[in-house]
Amino acid sequence: MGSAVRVALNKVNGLTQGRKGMVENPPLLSSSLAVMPTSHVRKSPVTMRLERENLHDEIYEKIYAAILEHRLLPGTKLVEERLAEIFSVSRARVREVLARLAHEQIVELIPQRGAYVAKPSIEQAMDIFEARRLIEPAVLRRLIETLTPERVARLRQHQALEQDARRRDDKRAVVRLSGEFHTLLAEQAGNSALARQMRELSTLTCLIIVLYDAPTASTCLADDHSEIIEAVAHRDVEKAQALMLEH
Amino acid sequence: MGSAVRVALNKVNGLTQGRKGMVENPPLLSSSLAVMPTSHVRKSPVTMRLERENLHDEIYEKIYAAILEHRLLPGTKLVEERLAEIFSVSRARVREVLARLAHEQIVELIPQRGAYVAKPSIEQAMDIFEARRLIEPAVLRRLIETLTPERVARLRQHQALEQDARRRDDKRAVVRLSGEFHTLLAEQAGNSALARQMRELSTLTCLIIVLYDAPTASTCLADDHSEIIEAVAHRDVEKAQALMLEH
DNA sequence: GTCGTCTATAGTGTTTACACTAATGTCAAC
DNA sequence: GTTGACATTAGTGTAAACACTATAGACGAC
Repeated sequence: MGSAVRVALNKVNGLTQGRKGMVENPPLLSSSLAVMPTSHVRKSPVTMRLERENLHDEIYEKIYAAILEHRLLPGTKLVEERLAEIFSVSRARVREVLARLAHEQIVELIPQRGAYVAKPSIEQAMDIFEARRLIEPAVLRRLIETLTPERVARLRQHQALEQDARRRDDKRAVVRLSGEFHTLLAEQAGNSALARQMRELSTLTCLIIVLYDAPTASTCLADDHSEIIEAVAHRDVEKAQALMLEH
Repeated sequence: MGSAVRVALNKVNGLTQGRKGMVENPPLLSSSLAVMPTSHVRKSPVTMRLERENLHDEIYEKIYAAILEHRLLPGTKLVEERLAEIFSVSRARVREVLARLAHEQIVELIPQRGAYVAKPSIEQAMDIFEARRLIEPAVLRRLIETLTPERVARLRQHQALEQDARRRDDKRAVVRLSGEFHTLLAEQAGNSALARQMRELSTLTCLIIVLYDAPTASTCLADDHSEIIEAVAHRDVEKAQALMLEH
């Protein structure tokens, strides 16, 4: 189990192995963590601070992406010590990140038992979809009302990434990017409160997909997103909302 | 500033003074924190665990209520050491609670600077109200669809508390209860995802009220809530939604 | 052979101490 | 009298150590 976590996370760093006993330093991580023994390249305090700040986010993003891409499946136990070792940080840091993920309901934190990747119940799943049906049309309406060429470009850019991943048949990237598309829509709509909520909802949707939709392996179709973008670009609120609701 | 925090929080415990140097033990807290020197009343491990669990929540609830009741105003600095001292717990505990509040956007966590009660910008305020206008009617619809006598009773019970506070002219309780009413509506509607979001939104609304509405001191009118409850009880979706939107 | 109990180990929860940053107040120079 | 630099102090961030809990494996009884 622990090694499963390690393997899943290491893949992010481009590493292939993950034996427990080995003292490995994932290159991406160690480079940003190195203490610089007698640093010739002196860094300004501001740079240091930013690095430190980014460190939390980096750990968070890695685990977040791993869950979104279904490399860490619902129910997987996330052992603090393991993660601390993998990222070469103290457990306290890991705990903070796990608390954040728990608050976003991506992981479940069971007292005295540890952190597990969340397994939303069917009831929760229904609630989440209902909330999405409510919020997403409103997001689209607002997005079209406040549309700018830059925003359309941003959406198309993301769509390009997604289609590229699809061409490469990189299913994991497709799942993640597909989920992020919905988050991006909300962000571009310019309402921070709704964007926050959509982010959480679309993340949870990724978990739900792997839990209850695994056999059909039905991620959103590429065309769906493209069509929605086009409808938005043509300021066709009705069509965009209709497309989204089918989705 | 620090003593302001102390005073604000102590009022919760029914204490009136709050000088810095004094070593005070808020009775409510100390009783639940006491280590039981040579306890005759031996407690089961389960009881112990529940107490420990509740401790986090207790600190959280105290600070949360203090902010909702406007005893801690937006911008107030929340010093970890002070809070740790007040609640007789370690800073680590306080940090966890602050992190949780920060994630709910009730406090702002500035790196190397500390935690401050959040000051939502006008843009954020607009976003929050827009999100509420979107979600609350849906909540009402769902609530009416799944209405049970118990739920109506639960709403009326809360309304009684609110009107009681109003009679006592306890403005702080009114503000809090008034906000909680909207959270309760969402909870009773039975969609956990929407309830979560409404909780966050109505909490932030409390902050916004004190920031931008302070002069008019306009909390929701008691009648508004009563009328909404009645409309809900009569399963009148249109009327309930209309009342809520005015609100 | 199976079930229950005991023990060892892995893992979590918490505290304490230390390092580092930011803010405040003081003093001197202009 | 005002402004700027310096020292002091308050406060945050981090790590390491310790105490407690749960889990899994071994052993013995039935």
